[in-house]
Amino acid sequence: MEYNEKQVQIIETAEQLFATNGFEGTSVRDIAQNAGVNIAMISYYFGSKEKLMEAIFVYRIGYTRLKIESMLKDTVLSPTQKIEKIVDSYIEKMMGNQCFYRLMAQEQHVREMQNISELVFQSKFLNTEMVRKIVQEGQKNGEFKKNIDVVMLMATMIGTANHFIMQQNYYRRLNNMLDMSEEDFQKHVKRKLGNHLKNLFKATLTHEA
Amino acid sequence: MEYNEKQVQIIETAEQLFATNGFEGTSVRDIAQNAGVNIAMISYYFGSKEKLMEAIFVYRIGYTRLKIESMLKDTVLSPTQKIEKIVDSYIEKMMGNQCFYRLMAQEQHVREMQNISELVFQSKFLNTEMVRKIVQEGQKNGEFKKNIDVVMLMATMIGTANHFIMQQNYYRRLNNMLDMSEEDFQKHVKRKLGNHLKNLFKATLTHEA
Amino acid sequence: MEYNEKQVQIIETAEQLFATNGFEGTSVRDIAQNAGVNIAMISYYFGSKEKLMEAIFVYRIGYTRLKIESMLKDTVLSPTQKIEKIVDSYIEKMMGNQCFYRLMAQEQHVREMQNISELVFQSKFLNTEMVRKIVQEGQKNGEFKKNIDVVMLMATMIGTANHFIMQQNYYRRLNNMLDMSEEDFQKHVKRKLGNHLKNLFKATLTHEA
Amino acid sequence: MEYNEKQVQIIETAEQLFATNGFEGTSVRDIAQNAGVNIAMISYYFGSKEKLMEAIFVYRIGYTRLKIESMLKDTVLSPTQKIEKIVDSYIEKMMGNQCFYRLMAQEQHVREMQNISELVFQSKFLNTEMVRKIVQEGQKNGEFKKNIDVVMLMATMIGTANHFIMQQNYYRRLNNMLDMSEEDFQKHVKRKLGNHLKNLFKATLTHEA
DNA sequence: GATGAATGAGGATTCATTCAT
DNA sequence: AATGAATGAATCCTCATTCAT
Repeated sequence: MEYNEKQVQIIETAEQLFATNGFEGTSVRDIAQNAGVNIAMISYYFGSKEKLMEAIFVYRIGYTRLKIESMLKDTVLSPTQKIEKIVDSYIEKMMGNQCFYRLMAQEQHVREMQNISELVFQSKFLNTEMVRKIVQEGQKNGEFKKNIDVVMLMATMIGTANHFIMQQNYYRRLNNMLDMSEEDFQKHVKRKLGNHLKNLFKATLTHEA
Repeated sequence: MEYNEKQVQIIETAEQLFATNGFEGTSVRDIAQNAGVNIAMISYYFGSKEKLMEAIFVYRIGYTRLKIESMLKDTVLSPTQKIEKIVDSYIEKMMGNQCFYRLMAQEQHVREMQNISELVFQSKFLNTEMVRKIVQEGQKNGEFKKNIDVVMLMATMIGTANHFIMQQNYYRRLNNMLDMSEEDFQKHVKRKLGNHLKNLFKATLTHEA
Repeated sequence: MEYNEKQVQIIETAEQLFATNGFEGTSVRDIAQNAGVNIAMISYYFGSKEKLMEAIFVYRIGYTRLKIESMLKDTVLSPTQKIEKIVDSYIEKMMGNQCFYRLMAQEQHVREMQNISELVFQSKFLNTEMVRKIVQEGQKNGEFKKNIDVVMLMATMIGTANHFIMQQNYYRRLNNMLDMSEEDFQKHVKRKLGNHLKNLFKATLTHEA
Repeated sequence: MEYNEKQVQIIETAEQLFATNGFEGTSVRDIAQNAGVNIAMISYYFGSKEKLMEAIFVYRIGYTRLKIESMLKDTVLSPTQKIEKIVDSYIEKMMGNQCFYRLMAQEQHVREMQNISELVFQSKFLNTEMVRKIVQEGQKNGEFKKNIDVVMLMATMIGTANHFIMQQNYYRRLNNMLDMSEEDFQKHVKRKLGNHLKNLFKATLTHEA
């Protein structure tokens, strides 16, 4: 679970290439070359290409949970504010790890990697439960309406954000933003996505259908 | 654009295998074997594995547009009803072509296939414009509020639905539905997804934030 | 069980190389190169290096049994003559297939290949039983003494012959035959081995210990 | 020629693995792991995998000669008894070093190792000469007949014993001894082999053909 | 004296494609 | 029109060995 400098180098290179070209579309040669290491080193450090994939997930999922959890304890925020924070947090995390989220979206490998599959399931489950508590809190104090399907809500947050990221090039082209700097575009997307999801959630959480 | 029986057989087999194992994770041998045709026939009919992928997209995208367009002309429906119909229509189509939608979600190949890329872009653009018109119609007659971001709305519909489909196994497990028959589960998903998206859209389209 | 020209070419090349350098000591590259075929053709025809090894055994063992069996039916020969014929026959066969017999002597692979293991076992069993019948015949008519251990007798015939073949270079050197032509040496060995085994068997079969 | 504790450990582990899986079928990793030493230690101590193989031969052949030689000087024994002692001695030695004898049977390596080749040649030569002297002694005192081919006699002893050892599993199966304990089976083999060879030799040494 | 890290070379196999038929 | 035979290129991985420490 602790990786040395070279291992991290390999992991991050692989993450990017897997995200771009797919797992099978990326050869260990590519990874080694891009990471500036010997080909044999990948097997040496990770055992196999598959194990390397697993290592990416361990590396990325390992330390993400705590951040959100700490927020729940912050009693100063209202449920609505908490939801907004979660949205921002998710978008922030996803934008900062686009490659990894692209990887997660290639669900075939998650499905095939038993170890990872469980890790992801647990992670999803915990996140959902966390949001469920916030929603219940909001329902108690009257901020939120009854009959809220948390699982679907999560699917909307994650699905919308993922989909948007996946088709960002389409979006750039559609809005004549092809020449915008990557940095500016990222900011734009964060604001756009954030506002949309917050509005969406506020509307659906507070208003009776 | 017109494929003979064997070509269709190959296309549909490839679609399923590509969806399940990825493009590079599927060999032409696999496809040939599953389709019950000679290996050389794939190159013979489609030129190459890549061209076969393109053929899948041509085959699937080709005749989907008309259906939705015909709906817009139906003036009996209110904007809200039209939106609901679009949601149902999208879900129905996606559920009936899960393999293909899984393929679309592996955006790397769409990105790499110039021909397809354009096809998909056009398709998305037209769909978005269609929804935009409905929204404007609803804004005119007061059913919908102002300040509606149609692009984000589309991202939410497509993203939520896709994401839900992608993680249906996770959903089954989470809700103790692992033993439910595929048919029942599909019905359940359609209703669940449909209701969620309709409520979501209604809330966000009609209520001021 | 029927191999085409190229397959036979590969099989015989592999047989020789395996015999000379061992199974693991021989690369498919070597085989392909020596057989004058493409490297991929070996996997293409035989599936794998291991399967090729099996093919060698199937190829060689397949049609050897009949020859000896036909001899048993020949009632003109006395048991002693039959034994002598078997000795000659074995030596002849072994000398003509030294590579294969060298392969058989590398018992690790026979042990590891289930299919072959059984084939070899059956072959050995049948040969032993055949000799057993001849011995019993000889015991009945008084030519041979009682208390003959056929299994050990077989071990002596096979073991002596094999061992002699294996160390033929040692023998050449010991007897100043390094310059003798291969052909002459083969003849010499056949006579030498034949006489030795026949004398050995005659002595042990006819004289009480 | 003198090996420290760790070297002996490596040698004996390698001997066993080489015997079981062949030289090329055994990796230095396997040896290091089984011997419980660092991988680099093998190159460090022996220079290379090949040199390690040589070391095994040096280690085993080095101190075997003396034992038999001392026997020749014992004038109390008759030639027949001496031959019998040699048979027992050989079987005993071989049974106690089955791995090594298996190695010797893989003659390709002996052939390839110049140093070892010579060592083995000398060893064989000396043993043969020793037996020749005993035979001559027996011929002088009338115990043995004339016209005895000592080289072939040696081939029979070594070949029969080796072959029997090599196919002990076949023998176990043939005689329903698959469940017999290793210890019991070893005893059985020693007696069986010993009696057979002694009878064989007695018959062939004493009776005119 | 001993070893963990690292690597170039080579291992077997699979791949998509071609071509003669 | 359709295909069995064949192949060059590329796949992942393991190998024995080296070297700095």
